[in-house]
Amino acid sequence: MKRAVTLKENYEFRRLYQKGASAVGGGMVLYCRKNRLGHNRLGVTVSVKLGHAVVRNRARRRLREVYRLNGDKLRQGYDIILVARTRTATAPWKDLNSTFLRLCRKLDLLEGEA
RNA sequence: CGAGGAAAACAGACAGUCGCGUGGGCAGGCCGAAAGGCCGUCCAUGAGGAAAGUCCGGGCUCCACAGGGCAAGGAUAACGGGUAACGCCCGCCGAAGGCGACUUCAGGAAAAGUGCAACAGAGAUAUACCGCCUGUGCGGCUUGGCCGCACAGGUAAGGGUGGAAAGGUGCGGUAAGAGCGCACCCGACGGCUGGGAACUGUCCGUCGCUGUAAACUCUAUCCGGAGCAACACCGGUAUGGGAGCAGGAGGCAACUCCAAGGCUGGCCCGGCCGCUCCCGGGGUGGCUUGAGCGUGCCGGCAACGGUACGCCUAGAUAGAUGACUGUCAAAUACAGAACCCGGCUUACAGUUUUGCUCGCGCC
Repeated sequence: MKRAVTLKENYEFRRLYQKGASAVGGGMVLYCRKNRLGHNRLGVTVSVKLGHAVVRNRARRRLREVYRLNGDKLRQGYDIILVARTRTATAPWKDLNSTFLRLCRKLDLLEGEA
């Protein structure tokens, strides 16, 4: 993955919330849906309910990082949305990483696994 | 050494591996006719003391306006200075607190007018309830006087109420009393002294006035409105978002279930396109060199000013600083620029420095 291709428009987010598959795990929620673009797109949602700007920034950066480090393991051609929860900013990094992989496996997003 | 109070600085550092924004470089790669774009790589740089709250003061932009005045509304309130300006800062005065260093302050006017002051209390700019005193009348008695009652008058010393009773204490004075007189004290005003001024005082004179303006009000000074989503340009381009476009079945109905414009397609996803209504966008500039920062010297008690030299220090646009490992005793606080400055307010773990006050000990 070179530069991260991101979802920006509000309608794209709403389409995923309504029609995409989802999985919930400690510290995050993952939505995904095929997009037929041949590559993946990432959207990150951090609600103001999580806290002030510093907390929100930290949650968003950690979710982007976990996607960046594991992006090459994923099947291509999906839109993915990560939604932050309160624990996203405070949970240990290893827990966050394993949670992301577990959610991807649940939604059959990992490359090379059936 | 202990306790206290003031001012200032910092806001994890270093190393390594991945990763991001911005700017610049490259006989580099790909695309393109070109302008250029994308990628790679290297270098530089990349959040705060409050970036926060959006409470004041400005710059900048547009709108209104000939100039000026009046009214309304709002803000401020000792004095002197600083500043682009301020409701900010410094100095100083006054008041309150502290042994002290020092801290705190909604600090103009109640001789313009209106209002309010509950309850208590006899009376709240004004009063005679009790008491005290004088006189007259009547009565009594232990009869040169005393006591009781009634009436007329004097009295704010005493009692009681209250936040406050109209200066306080003492002496004189008086029928009893009263600033009525005197001494000291307190307060207000005027003079004089000192000070640049607010103000001040072992001085002089006059006076003794209820509180409340965070009640209306009056006085003095200041204030046109909206904000970078401002505004300017690119061009009349590119073309976005939302809802509807289909009905059928069950049921009296509310409602429930299935299905839901056209094309591609076996189906899902995805893509493209048409009609009606509604809502509106895109790109670039503004955007960081500025009442700038650092150091030295000069002036000033200080805020600050002057001068010389040096420095360039984020400009994103769904929004860049993150992850992991190691070392340091620990670093886990409050918290993220969004046009830019000067302040105020609020939040805050921990560390360091400077000078100061009080107490104890030693020389």
